[in-house]
This record gives sequence, C-alpha cells and structure tokens, in this order.
Amino acid sequence: MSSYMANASKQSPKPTPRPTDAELDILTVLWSRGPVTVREVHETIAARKPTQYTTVLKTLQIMTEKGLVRRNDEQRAHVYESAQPREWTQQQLAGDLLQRAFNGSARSLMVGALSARKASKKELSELRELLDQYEREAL
Amino acid sequence: MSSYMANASKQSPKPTPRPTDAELDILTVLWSRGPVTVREVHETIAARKPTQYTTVLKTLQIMTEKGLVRRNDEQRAHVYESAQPREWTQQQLAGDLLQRAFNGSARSLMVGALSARKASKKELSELRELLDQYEREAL
DNA sequence: ACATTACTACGACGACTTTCGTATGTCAAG
DNA sequence: CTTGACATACGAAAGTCGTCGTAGTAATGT
Repeated sequence: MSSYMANASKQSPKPTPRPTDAELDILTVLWSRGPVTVREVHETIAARKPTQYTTVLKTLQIMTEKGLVRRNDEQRAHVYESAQPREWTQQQLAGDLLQRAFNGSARSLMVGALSARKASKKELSELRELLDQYEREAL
Repeated sequence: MSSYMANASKQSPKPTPRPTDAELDILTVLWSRGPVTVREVHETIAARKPTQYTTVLKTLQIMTEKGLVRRNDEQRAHVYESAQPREWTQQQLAGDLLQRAFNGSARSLMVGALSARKASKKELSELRELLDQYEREAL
C-alpha cells in the first residue's frame, strides 16, 4: 500500500450538485435510454415539451462541467450518459427533501407522498413488502 | 346571491409556487412558531446560519407577493404567518418530487428516503402503522 | 466542387434567487 | 425637539437557470 489515491477525489472533491428541473428531465432520458447522443435526448424531450435542440445541447454541456454526466467525444456526435445511477440520484433528492422539508421524518414524507397521489391497493402492499424487506436486512 | 366573489381568486388564480430553499427555511420557522415578527424569524434563522436582518425581511416581502405568507401590518412590527399549513406544502413538495424524479412511484421514493437515512426499527413500525391506517380509510 | 445538412461551441438575454446596504419613517426617552 | 433604537421599503449586485440565436466546422449528397 503506497500513497496512491485510488479514490477519485483530488483537492476539492466537490460533491455532485442537486440537479435542476431541466437537468432532471435530461437525466431521466439518460437513465432510461443509456448512453445517447444529444439528438436522441432532444427528440425525447421535445416530444413532451417544445424545446430547441441547442437548449438541450447547452444544458448537457453545463451538466458535464458540473459532473452530472459524462461525455464521450470519440464520435462526431458526442455520446452522453449519466455520471450517477438513477438510484443514487434519487437517494440524494429524497434525502435532501427529507431533510429540508420534513425535518428528517420518513413518516411525514410518506404521508405527503401518499396524499399527493392516492395510492392504489397494489401500491400499498408493495410498500408493505418493502418494509418487510428492510426489517429483515437491518439487523 | 349576487355576483360577489367570496372566493379569493380573481382573474388568474395562479397557484402558490414551489418555495425556494431560503423560503422553505423561513416557512419552517413560521410553521413551528406560528405568527411571528421578522425579528423572531431572523433570530431563529441567524442562530444556524449567519444572516442579515434585512435579508429575512426582504425574503418575507417577496413571499408575501407570491402568496406564500400572509402579513398583518396592524402593528408597527408586521406579523407574518404561512399562508398554507405545513402539511399542505409538504404534500406539494412530495408530490412534485414524486412526479419529477420517481416517475410517480411511491415505492421508489420510499426506497430513496430509507436508504438516505437508515431508518430505525421504531420508524419502520411507524411506517407500517401508517400503511394500515391508509388501507382502512381508502375503501 | 459546392450546397445542404448535422454537430458543437458559445455569447447573451430575461427571469429568478439570495444577499445586503441605504434611505426613510415611527416612536419613546431625555 | 432631538436623538437613538427599531421598523419597513427598496435598489442593486452577483449568481443561477432556462432559453435561444449565431458562428463555425465536419460530413454528406448531387
């Protein structure tokens, strides 16, 4: 064991910032589509909300600077992919909101979520299953 | 019944916007303290994060314009209170995040929240109780 | 070869956020 | 009345966000 830093952090390991609304829209595409070109991202985004190609491009460039996405520029049309898996980002966002608006109470967050969109019977049992699983793991 | 509008909405009933980070900090104080003066809000806020009095004041003024808070200016020191109860705003925020980042899946949101802060045994049973309650009500 | 199409880079604008300083008003001592 | 403590109003700086137009460059078709 020498003094190598296998760790990716050097100098200021500035944590990945919370994605903005527009950025989250793009990440959603990247997560479901995998590595894609700007064009593909744009097509998907523009299908739901009229948006210029360059708007998506610019946002992706900024996201690259922020470290939210990785870019492969070997091809002429650069290929982007999310720097973090969906679950990781979701955890950040949930944790952040939990902290900021719910004073850390998972129960309150659940109340908020459930009352926001009436949960189906199926969804409720799904949640119950999730709790079972957690209780088993967390010994 | 004449053409009166007892309703508070006139012309564009523009919905209350999502509070920003700084605004949420202030709302948190208002919720736990009830109607208070700027001074009281400031003292609470400044205890955790150095902030000028006028910063809090200005933010509260903006929040008044947005309809996030109500102001009573009968006294020289105006008294502010949240325009919406804590639960209502929490529901908005949870629903918003659920929609934007979790594709509407309450289960995913729960996974995110639970993995963000390891839930205690007590918290888990609290959640289970909540589900019971929901299942009983939602017939 | 040249026109057309497909990309990236980037500057810039308007709206919004957060922050603070300064101007100004009110009121109670002294 | 004047001063000092305490309020509100407000302009403005500095940063971020979302958006787009334009410029330039590489590939493709005719």
